Amino acid sequence: MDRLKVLVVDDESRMRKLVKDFLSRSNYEVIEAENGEQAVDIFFEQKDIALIILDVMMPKMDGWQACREIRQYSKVPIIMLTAKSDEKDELLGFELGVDEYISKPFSPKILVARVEAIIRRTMVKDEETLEIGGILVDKAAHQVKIDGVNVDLSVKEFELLSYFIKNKGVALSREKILNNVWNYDYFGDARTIDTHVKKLRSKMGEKGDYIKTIWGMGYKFEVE
Amino acid sequence: MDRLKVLVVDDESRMRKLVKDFLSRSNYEVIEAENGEQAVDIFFEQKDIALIILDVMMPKMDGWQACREIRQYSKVPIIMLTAKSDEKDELLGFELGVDEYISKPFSPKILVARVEAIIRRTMVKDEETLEIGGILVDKAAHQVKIDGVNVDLSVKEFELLSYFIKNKGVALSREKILNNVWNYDYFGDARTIDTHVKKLRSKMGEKGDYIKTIWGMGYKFEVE
DNA sequence: GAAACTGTTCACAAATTTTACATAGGTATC
DNA sequence: GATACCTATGTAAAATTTGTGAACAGTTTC
Repeated sequence: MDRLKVLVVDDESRMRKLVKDFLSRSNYEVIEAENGEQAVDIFFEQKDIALIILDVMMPKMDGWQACREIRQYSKVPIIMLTAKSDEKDELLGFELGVDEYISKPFSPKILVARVEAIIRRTMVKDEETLEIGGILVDKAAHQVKIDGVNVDLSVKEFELLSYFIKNKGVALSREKILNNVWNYDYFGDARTIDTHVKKLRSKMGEKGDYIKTIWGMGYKFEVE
Repeated sequence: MDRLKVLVVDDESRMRKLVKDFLSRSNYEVIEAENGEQAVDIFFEQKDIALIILDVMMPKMDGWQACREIRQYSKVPIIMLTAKSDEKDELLGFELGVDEYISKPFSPKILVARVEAIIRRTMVKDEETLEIGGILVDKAAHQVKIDGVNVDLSVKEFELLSYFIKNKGVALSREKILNNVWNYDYFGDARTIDTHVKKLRSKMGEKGDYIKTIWGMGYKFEVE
């Protein structure tokens, strides 16, 4: 896999360099920003930033505001650097959806450890690879394994299965499926889904039963 | 709105008191239990507990087991208090459907902040799952559980039950039911409802009695 | 250019749900 | 307790939805 990108935001270049050194050594790609405004801009330009380390005190736009703006559109993990461990700050942070606090001064090793822990935690949820009930969906490789055996799926089948698994346990109407797996302006017949479901089920063998029909409503993926 | 009820479960009364003090100040009504067994009993008696704070280590029935038993019947948010942040515990918790972890010792303020955050979060979803008297209607999954057991309902049955529960305690005329569960331009016989009620009652077993007939008027859903 | 593969649509059988109806059983009113 | 209504229930028809195989056009592969 490619190196993961971490956005480090601090107005002190010395601090950025310190963090960058340690993270680079752990094989992260570090991108720097020197204030909140720049951070927000970069974040939305890059689109594949895995984690943000955000200083609270900064000119132009402080860490809280930057966090607020990013949280409106993204669930990217955010680590806040606070000058001292202030309970009030921490409480504010919870509301804003901060994942972790580290108070200055900190040990770079601990910073790296926490970054790794968070990345590990979120990677699982990140649906780069989905796994459930012996079904492994590797989005990067565009490949599906069932009980360790490769199963060849077409693009549509792959996307449909991914969508099912991402929404496991949720009843999905055909309309909803069309809007998400097909394009929003798709013009065709909703029954097309049935055909793809049929193929998926047959290719998935006995695990095909995980795709359940909800009569009069749509489909649902559920392991059991 | 009434004050929301929080059930605090811990064998140390000192700990319960601490939590209670802070939550009361934030306008929650706190109910105490000193072990898992008591917690489960109280939870099912009260029926309108908004959140549970559950200690892991307790006599009689530990937090995990209590969580397991409650989860069979309810999706009430659960916060676990763990002695130390143990990753293994946390993974077990995820499977059981724990919403949040707080490791002892903790700051009471942070506890309150997390409680508020979870309440806020679940309030939004709250319209998607209805729960009453051991009947759990999960609109997202389009699924009904009675006493923890799945009950298969057809779409109409599902909608009818949802409508009943949403209007629990209210007498509903057949006309009103038709207008809400069926389309406004429905042309058929109002007696159709009787048939669906019949099926619902039979599928719901003894809880079918919650659907009461109001002679000459219609039906009413009421738990008792 | 033939063969193989994809994504779609269609038609029809199969499955399931919804509705109608007939009859039996209850309930209120006088 | 007789009467008029209203509701419960079983049966079966009607309507709707889904599963499936086949066909078709567009692409890619060899």
